[in-house]
Amino acid sequence: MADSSDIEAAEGHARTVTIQDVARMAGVSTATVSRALAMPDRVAAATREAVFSAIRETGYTPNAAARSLRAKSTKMVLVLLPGIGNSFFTPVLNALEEVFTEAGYGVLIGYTRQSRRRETHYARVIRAGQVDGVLVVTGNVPRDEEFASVPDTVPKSLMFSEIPGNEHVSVFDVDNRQASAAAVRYLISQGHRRIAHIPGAEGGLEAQERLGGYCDALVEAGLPVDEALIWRGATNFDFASGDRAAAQFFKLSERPTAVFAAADEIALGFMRALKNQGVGIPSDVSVIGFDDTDYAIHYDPALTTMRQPRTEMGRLAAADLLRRMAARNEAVPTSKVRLPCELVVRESVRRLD
Amino acid sequence: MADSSDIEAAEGHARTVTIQDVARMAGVSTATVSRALAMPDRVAAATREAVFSAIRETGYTPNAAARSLRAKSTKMVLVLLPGIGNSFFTPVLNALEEVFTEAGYGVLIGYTRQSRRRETHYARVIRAGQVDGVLVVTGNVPRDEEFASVPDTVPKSLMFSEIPGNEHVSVFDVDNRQASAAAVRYLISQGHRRIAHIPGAEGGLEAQERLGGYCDALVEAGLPVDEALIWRGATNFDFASGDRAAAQFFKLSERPTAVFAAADEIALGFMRALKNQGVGIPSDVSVIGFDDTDYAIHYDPALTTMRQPRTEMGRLAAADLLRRMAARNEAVPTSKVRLPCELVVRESVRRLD
DNA sequence: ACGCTGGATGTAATCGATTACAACAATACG
DNA sequence: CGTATTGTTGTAATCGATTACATCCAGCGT
Repeated sequence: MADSSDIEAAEGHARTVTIQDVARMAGVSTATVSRALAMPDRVAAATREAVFSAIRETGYTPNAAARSLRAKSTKMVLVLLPGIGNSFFTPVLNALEEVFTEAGYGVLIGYTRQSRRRETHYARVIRAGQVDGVLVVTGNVPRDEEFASVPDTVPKSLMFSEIPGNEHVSVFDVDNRQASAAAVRYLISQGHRRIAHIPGAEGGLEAQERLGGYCDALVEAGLPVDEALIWRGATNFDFASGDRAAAQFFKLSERPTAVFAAADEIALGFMRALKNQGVGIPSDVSVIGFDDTDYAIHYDPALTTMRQPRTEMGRLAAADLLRRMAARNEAVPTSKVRLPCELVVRESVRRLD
Repeated sequence: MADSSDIEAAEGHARTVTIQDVARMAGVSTATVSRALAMPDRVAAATREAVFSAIRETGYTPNAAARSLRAKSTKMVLVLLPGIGNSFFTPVLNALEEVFTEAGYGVLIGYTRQSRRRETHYARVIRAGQVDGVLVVTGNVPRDEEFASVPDTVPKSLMFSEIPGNEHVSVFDVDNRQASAAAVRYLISQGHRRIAHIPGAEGGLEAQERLGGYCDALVEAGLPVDEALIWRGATNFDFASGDRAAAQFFKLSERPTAVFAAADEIALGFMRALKNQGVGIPSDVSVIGFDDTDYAIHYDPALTTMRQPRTEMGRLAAADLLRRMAARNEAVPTSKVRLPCELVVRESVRRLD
């Protein structure tokens, strides 16, 4: 041990140790070293020991690039995120990293930031064979064109969104429309009749679906859909959008008794703005959110919200991608999984009598 | 265009296109194709056009593994994070991704989760030459042993923490002790004399330093350091730790008028627990946090806190690592940068008269 | 004793790019 | 007109692993 490091030091500039070095030291061919590592039961016990001992002595680690080149597999996945500062994705990334690392895959992250250049960049990363699979975790699906330029041989999955009619990608999402309707139905069940909605960013599919669910529930209960109660203008699922919505709230002569926000952060921003003006929550206005991010439970009042099973979705999506990456050429069918949301009742909704 | 895709389709299973294919189609050698890409001005204009046209036609993208193998550089960096659900690191990761991607580097993330196995795993990733540089973004520095097994030829940086006496890594942090003292001094300046502290997780260096700063400020003002006012037991920089601290608060007969929490999330958890019991903030108890995470400003009351310049630190650390990765062999000196924190006064601290 | 079988190992091709060096043509210059 | 120079391109070695195929040898059956 001590000697070997001395030798290394004495030799001057430390070259990284290759399989050749190990083979030489163990007195075998490189093929044997490779086999000792990959299929230990196919080399004689004595040889195996010699090889392992040489590996230990040199601190050899197989070069990833060489391995990838030959094996045509990098053991890496690309996770694409929108990249806004939003904490919604933290548990998702956590779950993904957990499952992928456990399976020996590395996680390359990419924030698209709704920028065309960045999408092109990551499309190139995929085409360069730098990853074995791709997981798109975003509402803003990369434009078809770019997505199409990457070969279908690379397994792709989508989370929290849907690309209509693409059979080559797995999809893991929730029924946003249904879940939103359920949230609004809950408000109605608590006696609310005048219910407002703060949609998410205009372009997003989720935002549209949640708005749709809001309308569904109203119509179903025989309540009017009033455009004055739909406070558009959100640029994102963020605090600022909730803040802007509050401005619209205060302009109203006839105020709603309850508000359904398309995301927790919007709800929090909205609540904060109302409280600042002395409006009590839920005493004066009830608020319900969507997502159940980590802050929902710690706010004051704790936010009643529709939970998306983010961690579970992450785990499932990762497992599915692993399965499809493992099956090299054979066509493994993609999955379309829609998980249930769950209403989490806390303190921000008051029952009207 | 249309024809080429038809041909591909007709040829059956689409093999990924290599430099050989491009060379053949353009009627040149692979060397010329490579040159046309890497140094366009060293090939004749006509040839260059032929090559580019062939590249466009085939949709060729150079294989990353082959390039890495030959060039001994992967254009990737490993970012190690503790991996607790904490949102503190979101803007840091954002800044890192931004700078690295802009420079053509990919970001591989690794959550150490304080697990020995994972640290070993990522040490192997580095030794396998899978990344050109490493950025450790965590208070819990990987154990020396593992860190030492990776060659010093791979540039390494540390953020938010320090490894005493390691000249081979760059360090980007803040003076936790000084900043904490400043925070407590502010409380004193507002008339507080009985000030409690909620430290972070026992093991962490930051937690120790912040506790040290707290003591410094007290001593300096001639105030006693009372162990009953140091509410240990935090397991992390999280809500739950603040919640547990609240239990200790309520057990006290003589309560403090102000509390310095070692992190915003701890402060938020603490405030929430107090408010639940009808204790007003800041009317009954003042609270000051540390970090200035995104939620500090949106909480009610908005949290007065000591801001760490997370985004700036991320940018600087990334830029430094890029610089050192660019200088292949030459020994570029490492940086030791200590950025200033800034007191952000909001609503959670009351002036005592 | 001979050939056969199968286990263990070595030889060398291969993955796809980069690049040192060689080869060659065209031009410039004496 | 011959030679030096410059510019352009091709040939082939190289990066470090994996793996198909060849080889060798021991043990076995007849």
